[in-house]
Order: sequence, then C-alpha cells, then structure tokens
Amino acid sequence: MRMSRGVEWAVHTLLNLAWLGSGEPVPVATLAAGHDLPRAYLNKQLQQLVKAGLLESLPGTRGGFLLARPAESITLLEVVDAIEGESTLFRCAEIRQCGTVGARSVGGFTTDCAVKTSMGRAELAWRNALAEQTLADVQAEADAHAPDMGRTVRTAFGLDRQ
Amino acid sequence: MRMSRGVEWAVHTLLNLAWLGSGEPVPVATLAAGHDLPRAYLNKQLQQLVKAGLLESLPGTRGGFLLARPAESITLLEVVDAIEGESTLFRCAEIRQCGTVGARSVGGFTTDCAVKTSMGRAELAWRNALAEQTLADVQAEADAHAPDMGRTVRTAFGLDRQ
DNA sequence: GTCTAAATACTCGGATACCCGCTGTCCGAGTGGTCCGGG
DNA sequence: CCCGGACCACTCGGACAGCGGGTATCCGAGTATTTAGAC
Repeated sequence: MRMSRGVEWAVHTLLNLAWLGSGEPVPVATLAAGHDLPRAYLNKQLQQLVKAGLLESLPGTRGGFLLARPAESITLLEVVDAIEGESTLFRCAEIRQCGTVGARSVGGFTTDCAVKTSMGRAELAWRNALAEQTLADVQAEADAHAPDMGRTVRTAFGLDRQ
Repeated sequence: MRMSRGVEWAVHTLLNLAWLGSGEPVPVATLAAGHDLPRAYLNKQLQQLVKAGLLESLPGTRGGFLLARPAESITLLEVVDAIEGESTLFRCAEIRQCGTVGARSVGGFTTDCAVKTSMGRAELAWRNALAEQTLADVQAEADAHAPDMGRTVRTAFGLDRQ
C-alpha cells in the first residue's frame, strides 16, 4: 500500500505555481523541467487536479496551468483525493457474512462491521490531518528553511522580472 | 492506493482466534472456511503474522495457528504493519533536488522536505489511531452488536464443548 | 499385554505463475500568435 | 499605414503499451498419530 508517485509531483508543482504568484498560465513542459519529471505523465496528473478544481488549464500558444484558488484554500487532502481518488484505504468486503462463521452469525449484520468502523476511525484521523494543512502552510514551512524559494522558482522558470 | 485484502482477512482471523479463546492451535483450513477465503493465500498472510510475533504456528497433525499474545496487547497497527510492511504511505523521492528548480535551490536541503514532513504528520495521526485500538477493543465492539460471537465461532469451528 | 518402530495422514512453509493497476508514452483537437496580402 | 484572413506553432486532452506488486496456487519438509508386529 503505497501512495502514487503523482502525489509528490502534484504538491511540488502546486507549490511552484504558488511561489510563482503569477496570473499567467505555465505550460506543463516548464513545470516538468522544474523537477525533471516526465512531461506527458505529469500532464496526466495535472488534468486530475483540473477536474478536482484545484488548477485551471488554458489551451493555445500562451496556455498552461495556473492555480484555480489561492494556496490558503487548497488542502493536502484535496490534492491526495484528486490524484488517488476518494476511495478508502481499507476495503471492507464483508467477509464476516461469508463462510461457516458468517452463516451462523445471522442477525448481527444490522450495524457496520466493527473492523470497518475501527479502520475508518484511523483513516478519518489521517484525512483530518491532511485537511488541516493547506498548501500555504507547506509553502510557509519550506520558506522558513529556504527563504528565497519565491525568487528561486521565478528564476528557474525564466520569468524573473530582473 | 488501497490496502491489501489480506488486512481484512488477518483481522477477522485474529478475532476468530480471540473468540475461540482456546489454547489449542487451529489449522488454516478451518480458519479459511470460516469466511470462505482461499486457504493457501490466507496461509501466506498468516505466516507474516507469525513473523511479526502476533501468531504462533505449530506443525504436525494437530498443528495450526494460535494467538501469540492476548488480544489486549495486539494493536491494529501491528496487524497492518505485518501485512503491508512498515513502509510509509507517502514516498518522498526528493524531487525538490532535481530539475531547474532543484539545481538553483542549493543550501536548502539541510532539513527534511516540507512536503514529506506534512505528509508524515498526517500519517503519524493515522498510525497513532491504529495503535490506540487493540484487537480486544474491536472484539468488544463487535460483541456489543452481536453478543453471541464467542459461541458462534466455537460452533462454526466445530469445537464447542456442548 | 506392552513396548518399539515404521507407515501414514495431516500440518505449515517457501517457491512458482497470473493479473490488475500504476507508470510511461504517443498522437490528435483546439487556440492564440504571426505573417502576408490587399485596401 | 491599417485591416483582414489564412497559416502555423504551441498548448492541453484523451487513447495506447509496459512493468511491478498484489493475488492465487501448488508442491515439498516436518511432526504427532496410528498401527502393526515382536517380545
């Protein structure tokens, strides 16, 4: 059970767009070159972020991707759900109803499976922790360690006004 | 990103052994029949529980599996780690160091990646929630809804003293 | 009747194929910019 | 010089292969039981 590699790509790409702070779209080729990622596959991931309403995409010559919302309103949970889909980590196949044990347990299936409930509690804690952290929080934490990330990204993308 | 099916199998199997409450080992064929699971594959999963110290296995004619510890001391985290391995959900490939952005960010890599840290916080909340729930807790919750599970399991396994 | 020893049936354990989903890639649809010609 | 239209280059978007890990299975190693035979 490991997360898709695209989650890391998505977060870093969103962060770069946040640091850029520009209202102009950035093509996926530039974004991919920023971290040496396969351009076409990154595009595929960003499309899912568009579907989730985190990014906007503009076609055409001067097209590209840009943040659909300010970084303060984008949570890590939204990013993870956009890339991974909103399915739960633990899949309950209701095996308690099957086999010799399940056949004799009639009448106890009116409530949710206790295993599913317990796993769901843990998963909820995870999702809450993800929802409490916005892209701006991560950005601020990175800035605390490397204060010059804004200019670094602008320079790397060749869009610095300097 | 979805959890292995074996996790559900492992928890239910451990619960059945807890309800059985017997000091005698139960063969995997009986455990598999309890919930209509593929015998050989369930055996593979239980082997991992043995390696993790949650189960004991006895070979021979009267062999089988039995709980290595009381249900009160077995946490859901241990079960998940035993089946899924202890790798983290989020894999940090340190892409921040790569590409045009990474090349210009020299000097900012003395601390952990902020993305990794944030994801790690959420994952820690998940693991803590799993660690706080013991097998006995889940057992008690299931008993609250279906109070007769102990006898049900003993009957289903053909080991009832009655 | 009792002890011994071999045969046996049953168990776990690891080595071996299969299949779905993540990974990676390609080409087509669409749009804005650009250039050329005409007025 | 200004305007209009066609060409073009660049973008995103969805459709098409490749591979790794979860899924499923089979066969071999080992042990307690059983049973037959000898004393």
